Amino acid sequence: MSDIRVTVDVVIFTIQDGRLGVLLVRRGIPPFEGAWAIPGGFVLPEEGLEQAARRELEEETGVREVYLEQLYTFGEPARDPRGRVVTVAYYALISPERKIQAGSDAAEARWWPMDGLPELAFDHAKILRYAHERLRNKLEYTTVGFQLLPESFTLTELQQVYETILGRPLDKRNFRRKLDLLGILTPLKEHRRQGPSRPARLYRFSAARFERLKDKGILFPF
Amino acid sequence: MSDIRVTVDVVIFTIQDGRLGVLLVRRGIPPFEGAWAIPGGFVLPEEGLEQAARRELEEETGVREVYLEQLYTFGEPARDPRGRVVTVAYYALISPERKIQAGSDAAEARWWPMDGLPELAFDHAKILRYAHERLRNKLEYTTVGFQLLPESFTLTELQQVYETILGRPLDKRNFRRKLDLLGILTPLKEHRRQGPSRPARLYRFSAARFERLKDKGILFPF
DNA sequence: CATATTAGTGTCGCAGTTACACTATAAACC
DNA sequence: GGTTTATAGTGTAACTGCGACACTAATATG
Repeated sequence: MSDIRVTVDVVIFTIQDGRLGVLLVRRGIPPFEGAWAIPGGFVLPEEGLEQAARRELEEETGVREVYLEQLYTFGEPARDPRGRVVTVAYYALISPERKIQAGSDAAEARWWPMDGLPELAFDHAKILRYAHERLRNKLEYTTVGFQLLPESFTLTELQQVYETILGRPLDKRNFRRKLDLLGILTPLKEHRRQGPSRPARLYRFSAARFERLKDKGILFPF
Repeated sequence: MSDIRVTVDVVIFTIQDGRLGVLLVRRGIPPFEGAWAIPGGFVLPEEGLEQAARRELEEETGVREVYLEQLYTFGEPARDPRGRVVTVAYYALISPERKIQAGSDAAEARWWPMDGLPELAFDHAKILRYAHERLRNKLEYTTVGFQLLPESFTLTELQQVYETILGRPLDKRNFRRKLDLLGILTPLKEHRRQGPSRPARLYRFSAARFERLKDKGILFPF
C-alpha cells in the first residue's frame, strides 16, 4: 500500500573547455518527450542507493571510482505525471580526460554547459540548481575541486576550475598562497608547454597530506 | 517490481536541562523489540516527504511550525530485516517549553540525552550520529540555535545551548560581542531571577533583522 | 634577436578572533 | 540592615587570516 517507485538521478559534472558542464540525456518518449533529463533509473531490489547511483553513472559514462555524493531526495507527489516516484539525487564529479563515452547506450546523451541549459524534464531544473549550489558551497571548504581535473595540472588550471564554479575571479597570488599553506600539492618535475609563453609547472594532489589535515578538522578555505 | 517501501524518520532534538536531548520511541514488537527507535512511519501515497515528516512530528509531539530539515536518505538493502525499506531522515528542533506531550499515542516515548543513549533499533544509531554532526555544523554558520530556546532567553542560556551542541566551551565576552555585532537580538525589559545572584536580562531573537543579514550572505559565525 | 604570452612571486593594511580578569547587582542569610 | 553568595556584565591587546595590488621570469614564435 505504501510502496513507492524509487529512482536515483545522478548529476554528472565536468569541466567543459573552461566551463562547468553537465551530462544530460534526451527523452525519446512521453512525458516530456524531446526534453533533456538528468540520467537516472530505478533502484533495483537488492541494491543500495549509492550503489545504484554508481551503476547509473557507469552505464552513462563508463567511469568508476569517481567522487559521488548524495544531494537530496525529491518526493513531491506530483513531480512525475505517471505516478508516485521518489528520487534520491546524487552528484558526481569527473575529470575531462575521463569523460570518454558520453551516452554508451542507445539514448542520445551529451554534455551541456551549466550556463546554457536546454529545456529540462520533470523537476530536473530544480535538481540541477540545487546541485550547482551544493557544489559551490562544497568548494568553499573542501578539496572537491581536484576531482574535476586530471591527475596532473597547473596552478592556473586549478584556479580556473575554482573561478568557473564559484562564478567569480580569484586573485592569483592569494590563491597560490593558500594552496601553499595547505601543503596538499606536490610539484612535479614536468612542465606544460602551450603556445609562446613560459611553461607552467605541473602539480598533483597529494591525498595523504590532505587526509592528515582533514583529521585535524582543517578543510579547504576558498 | 522496483517498488520499495519508503518511510520518513524524524530526529527530534531539544534542550534537556542544559543537555542536548532527542525523542525516541520504544519498539513493542520484533524486530528489535524493546529497543528504542527514532519516530517515523510510512509516507502516504498522496503526501510529500516533508509533509510526511511534519505529520509524524505532530503525531509524536503535538507541535507544528518547527524547524525541520531533510538530513539524508538511508537505503542499504539490509537495513531492515523485514524487507526493503528506504528511509528519508529529517531532523527537527523544538524548544523545551513546547515539548508538551512526548508520546501522545499508545507507544512509549521519552526524551533521551544524546550523551547517554539506550540501545537503538535498525541503523538508528548511525542516523543519530549523522544528525548530531549536521546540527553541529549548521550551528557554526546559521542561527538554528535559537530554535531550541523559548521565545525569550538570557545570553547565558543561549551560550549554553551552543556549548552543549558544539561540545566545547565558548568565551563569554567573545560570544556576546559577536551577537552584538550581528544585531539580531532585541533586549527586553524583563529579567530572569534565579537564586541569590544578579538577574540576567532577557532577549528575543529578531527574525526580521536576521532575514536582512541573510539576504546579504551574512550568516552566523560560531 | 625582438616580441608576445603566460608563469611566478611579496608586502602592507584591515578585520575578525582569541585570550584574559575584574566590577555590578540582586537574593539569601544572619 | 549588613554581609555573603552567585551569576551578570563589560574592554583591551596581540595575533592571524584575508584581500588588494604590480612587477620580473621564462619560453615559443616570427
